[in-house]
Amino acid sequence: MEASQQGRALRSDAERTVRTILEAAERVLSKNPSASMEQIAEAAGVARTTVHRRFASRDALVSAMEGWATRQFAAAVDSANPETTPPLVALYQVTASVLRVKIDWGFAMSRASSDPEVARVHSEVEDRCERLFLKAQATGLLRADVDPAWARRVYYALIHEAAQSQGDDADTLATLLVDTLLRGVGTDRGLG
Amino acid sequence: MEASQQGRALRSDAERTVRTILEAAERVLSKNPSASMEQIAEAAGVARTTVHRRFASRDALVSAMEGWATRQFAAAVDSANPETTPPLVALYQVTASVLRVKIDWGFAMSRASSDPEVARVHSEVEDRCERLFLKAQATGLLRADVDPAWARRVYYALIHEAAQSQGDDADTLATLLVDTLLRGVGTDRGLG
DNA sequence: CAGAGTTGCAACACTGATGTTGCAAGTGCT
DNA sequence: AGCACTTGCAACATCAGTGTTGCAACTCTG
Repeated sequence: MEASQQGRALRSDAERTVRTILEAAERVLSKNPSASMEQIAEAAGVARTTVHRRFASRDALVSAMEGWATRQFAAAVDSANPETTPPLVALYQVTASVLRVKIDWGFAMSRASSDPEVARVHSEVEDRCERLFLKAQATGLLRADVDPAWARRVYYALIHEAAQSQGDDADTLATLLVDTLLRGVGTDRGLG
Repeated sequence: MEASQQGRALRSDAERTVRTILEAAERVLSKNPSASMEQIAEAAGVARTTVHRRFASRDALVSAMEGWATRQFAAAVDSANPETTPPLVALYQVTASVLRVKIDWGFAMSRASSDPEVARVHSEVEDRCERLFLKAQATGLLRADVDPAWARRVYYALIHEAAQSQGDDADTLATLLVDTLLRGVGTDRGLG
């Protein structure tokens, strides 16, 4: 084999390999959830055996992706301080933060994990989001005649859609998203 | 084997089997896109070999699902006459009609088919939808400052989300969906 | 009742993906 | 240079899913 492709040994290098594989796996699996380990390895620029050395099984790899993405996810929500700012501000901040993560880790984030810790974090975020929407309705940001559960589903759907965008930065998308969520895309003057 | 499980022969029966398999496949694959033929057969209440007799391969089965769903889809859009009614009416009618199909054929409908005929129908519907949104903007139903492409993406996302609902009928969902699309979920009075 | 048609079941071959191992070779640290 | 570590590669075993076939059994029609 050639020198340039050979191992550079030691821990920091191994960690870099792990990250490279995780990122490649996200890229490949988001396009094709049933892609093979071979395809993932190829995308990461390593041999398939290297992937298996780092992750005992396919499940272990996916679990690691979920774990990594979930930590980023939780950190993103935390950084937005949704409990201590006005609902509109919180909504915007959470949206922008989450989008930054979801754009890069869409596959890993939108999986019902079997890992209890990951599931716990997800349902925790779910709860915080629910509380945010209830508060938003109580303060009059959300219409009183709208089911907050539906509003939340719409919000998730918009996040998912916005995260598919290429080229726009998270802040631009968050602005557009929150505007669309709250005002819709129609005028107020009824029938066209 | 027992009598009650045995074949009842003849053509109308064979057709019923095909339909049963298609419906079971949709049910199973919408929950797990990589489910096996065995699982599909079990859900349909037939032996795996029977599925293989009716559909030469897994691809053939999925293609048949796409074909069936696409025909329903095209018929649904046609029945709504989106070109000959005011945009708001068209939007509502199309939404209700499409939801009726998408609730039952969500998996088969949201796949980029390799069958050129299916792909053609899909892009045709896409075009009609695009024209509808442009018209909606021209007539003032959509705000002038909203990118119609974004509005359409939001619309698709809402359709997808609404189609996941259980228990509500298509008309109720269409009303809710169009209302949310045009007005959003917020009040007009800004910060809460 | 006879024949056509369909099904379930068991058995088989084939394929692609998964996971493992041994070995040679390269890199960085000491 | 020697050591620790990691990688690529080739080879292998295993397994699950796919697709095929032969056969017996059943039902419906005529």
